[in-house]
Amino acid sequence: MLSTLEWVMAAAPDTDEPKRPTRPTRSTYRHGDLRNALIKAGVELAREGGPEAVVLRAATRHAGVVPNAAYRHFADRGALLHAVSQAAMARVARTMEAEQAALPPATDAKEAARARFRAVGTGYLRFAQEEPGLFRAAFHVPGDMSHAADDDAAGSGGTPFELLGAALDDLVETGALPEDRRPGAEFLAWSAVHGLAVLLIDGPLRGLHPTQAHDAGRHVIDMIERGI
Amino acid sequence: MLSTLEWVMAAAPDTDEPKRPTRPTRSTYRHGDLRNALIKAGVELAREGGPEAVVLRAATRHAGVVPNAAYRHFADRGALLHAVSQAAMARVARTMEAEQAALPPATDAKEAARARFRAVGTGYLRFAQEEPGLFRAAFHVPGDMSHAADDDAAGSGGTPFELLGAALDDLVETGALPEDRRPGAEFLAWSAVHGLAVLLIDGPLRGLHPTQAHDAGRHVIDMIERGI
DNA sequence: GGACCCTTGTGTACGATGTCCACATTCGGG
DNA sequence: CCCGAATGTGGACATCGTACACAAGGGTCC
Repeated sequence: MLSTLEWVMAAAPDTDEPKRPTRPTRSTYRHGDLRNALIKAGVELAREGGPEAVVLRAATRHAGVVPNAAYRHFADRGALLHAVSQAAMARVARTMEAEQAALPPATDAKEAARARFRAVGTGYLRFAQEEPGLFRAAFHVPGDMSHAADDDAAGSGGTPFELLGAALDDLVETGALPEDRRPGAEFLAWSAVHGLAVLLIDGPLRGLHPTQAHDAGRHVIDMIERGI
Repeated sequence: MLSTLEWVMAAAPDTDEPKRPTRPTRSTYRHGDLRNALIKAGVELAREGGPEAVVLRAATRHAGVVPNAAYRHFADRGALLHAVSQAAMARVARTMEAEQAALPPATDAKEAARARFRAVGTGYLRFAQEEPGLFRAAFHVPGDMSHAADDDAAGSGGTPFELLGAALDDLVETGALPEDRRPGAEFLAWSAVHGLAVLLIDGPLRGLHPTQAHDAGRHVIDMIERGI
């Protein structure tokens, strides 16, 4: 009906109408990189509002596209949310790596391994507090499990799980952790740290002062080192 | 328009129409106990499908009532979900108490306190596995926090938190736990157990065989006892 | 015992959302 | 250059939460 040019003009009227939800500004009929744009929008939605806030129509609105366009790239809302999850998970991993990278150089190898191990937990907890919405989205699991457990989200270096495993291996190699305690240790550590994260985000420890939260993290990691 | 009797008859037509969503059977205009009926329906919905499955209209349908009737008893869907949460939390507490009650009589007081402490965690984990939907609903927190942290859900004896605290106090009294380790210990224990529960319900440990899950629970509780 | 009013349930309606279907536009290869 | 596959649009539908006005019933005070 409308030529491309006319269509673009119609989509950007100069009359100051009261309704201008988002910028439907796009010069080409094809978007070019809609899939990533939708994920990006989804991540932004998840950042402020958690997984339930990643609404298909809102994401397409942000991308300046009609709702159905999303279905060319995602089977359904769940698939989009899953992609957002993976992106969030990657950010968790990156935060953990950053925490390790910021560590002061250590003299003792055993002490260094220990510090790297603690940084894994600290980074995890820091991300949970700084980006609670993304954190919840990262570990969100759909009710029908249609997108569950089929793939992992890799950061620059690896998944959070792999980072934790590597840190534990380091502990064993430097003798900071007896070998017979190694099997299954990631689940012990993960349980404790993740549990605290949930407590801090929306459990009874919600709204704790950041300093106190950091202390709580220290205590939990102390417990892990002692009890692992 | 219709007398009460006529209305009741109209609500239960003998023509076998294809659409009969649920039984709108009710003999009185007033329901009598709608609030509790809605909570009950909500709990049932949450049991199979978690918090997001507790849908206002579905609950009213179960209760044989028009959707808006719910608003005479709950401010909004969030309020209903909150009530369901409290009910679910109470069930958690009852499961924990049942686990403690099923404990074999112990000879040593210190050993008894330890067993009671472990039962707290075991009951918690058992509930999470047997009723994952309700468990998720119990710890669900609304995005806008409008119903957050204002009241506690009491079971027959107390909230899960109180039960945990009591168990820890017992440990101190019997000398199984040094007094200086007591402050904040509930958060350490809660973190670890809750984290494992989440792992088991919808984390990477999802779908673990119940036996293995029980073992994992044992290991986490071991870690807590060692590291607390 | 009857008039009043507060509580509780009904009817109707609106906007938002996820998703289905048919159609339009564009791009990349033969 | 033309045609099919990929991508975006338009329109429609069921479902959901919720607001507003109205009806029915129960309790209370005269």
